[in-house]
Amino acid sequence: MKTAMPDEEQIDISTHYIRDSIRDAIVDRRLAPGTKLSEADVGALFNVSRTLVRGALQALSYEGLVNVEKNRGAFVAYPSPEEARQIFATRRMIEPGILREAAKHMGPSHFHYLRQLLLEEGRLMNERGQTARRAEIKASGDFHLMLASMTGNAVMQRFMDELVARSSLVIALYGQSAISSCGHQEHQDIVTAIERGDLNHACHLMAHHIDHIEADLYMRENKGSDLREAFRR
Amino acid sequence: MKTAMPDEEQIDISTHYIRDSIRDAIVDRRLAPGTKLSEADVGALFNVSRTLVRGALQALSYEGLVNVEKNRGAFVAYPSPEEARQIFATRRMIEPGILREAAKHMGPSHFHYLRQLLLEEGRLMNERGQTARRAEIKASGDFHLMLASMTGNAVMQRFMDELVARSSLVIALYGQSAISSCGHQEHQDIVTAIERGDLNHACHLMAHHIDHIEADLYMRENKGSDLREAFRR
DNA sequence: ATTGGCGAAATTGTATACGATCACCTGCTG
DNA sequence: CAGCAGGTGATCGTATACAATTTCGCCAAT
Repeated sequence: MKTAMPDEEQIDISTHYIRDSIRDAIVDRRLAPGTKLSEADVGALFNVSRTLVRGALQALSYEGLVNVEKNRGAFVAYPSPEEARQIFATRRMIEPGILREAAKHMGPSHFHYLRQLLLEEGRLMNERGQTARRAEIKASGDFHLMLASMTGNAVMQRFMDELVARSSLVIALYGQSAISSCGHQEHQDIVTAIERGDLNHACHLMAHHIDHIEADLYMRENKGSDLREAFRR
Repeated sequence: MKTAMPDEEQIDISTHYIRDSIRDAIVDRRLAPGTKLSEADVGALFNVSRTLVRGALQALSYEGLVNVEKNRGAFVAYPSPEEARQIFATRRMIEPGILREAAKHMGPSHFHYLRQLLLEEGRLMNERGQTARRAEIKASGDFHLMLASMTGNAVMQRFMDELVARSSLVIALYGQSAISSCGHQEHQDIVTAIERGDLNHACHLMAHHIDHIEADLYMRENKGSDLREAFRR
């Protein structure tokens, strides 16, 4: 008779699992931008061959979270200021559209859920410690992802997943940590505006909200270090 | 002495080359939706090992042009009507934003280039033959891609690349070929509106243009056939 | 005639092997 | 002592080998 329940922790070790683990580590800032992700090292960490690791790293490179340089290896992405600007510019271009589309599908239960999310976000904001700080940043991104998911559009949701993840990298690099959480009130205002049915105002608030996130970054150039970066391509 | 110029056609056979070749074949409709892409077959075609083919197929699956099913293989994507709707809904959400952003960066030379593109498009429209038809469809997509590129935003451009490629798949599946080219005049109107500086009107036209493309599709359900599809997941 | 089961063949999943390229260190030379 | 040549080790790129899974054909049973 086969045991349906494995006796030991039998995680589905696969390309997907490795990819998700590394992605989580990156957006949680446990892996700093620029960190080298050696295929052998990662493989040893997960007890798999380089084959699977390569698959995971290639996937992450599609998402823009990892750069693979030919014959040199994979590194946690180190977005340039220009790249960062493009990421936020893209968000400004699409998030108003998301907001309008999401509003079409929102009922009372959705508003309740959003309020719940904001409550949690506020709670984290008032806590101390790095763990709380990480959780708060994640919650802040989750607000935008939640709106995207409410469009019921999987294609768009994947775009937003990527944008939010990369934004988190940018904030990790250029964020002035103290100020980064000032967006909480803006999230609430946006929800209120949607609830009132004033979509134009909501879009306006959203655009400014993204502006504020970007404005709170200090985009210094490549911290002078990576000489190779400067002359790449 | 080493010959800098290889005597025979020495193409850079690599994952990228294979990926691009297959993508071209898909968007050019030389590969029908649902076609199985066996790793061994593709490898034999390009004279490379399955390793590289797998990389290419994984990349294409990330772009949504190929579905890889575990232990079964990779297939040219066969977008469901629902998926098709999401793709066009996404385009409606972002293309107005692209248009506004592109307009900020456009000078006389850009308008000249766009007009050139439209001229070519019109020329193809009046030709006969499947080759011309393919070229026309490609040119029609290029118009949207050109606008995206004029934003100077590589992140957004990649999103549009994906959306246009997937749209081409959808049109291949559900398009009523005779009518598909009616969008040409609309492209011209959009350019004219931008040139006049009437962005609101241009956005309006763009939204309706995408509506028209979608309306010209006949989205029948999975052509009744693929039982497996119905219960996948 | 249709269904179910078994085994062979084909196909994918993963690991390993080997060649190619790059980074680094050493030692020579000016 | 600086700078460059060449070797050496580490890391990546690709092919191949083997394991796991699915598919398909065949035949018996209902």
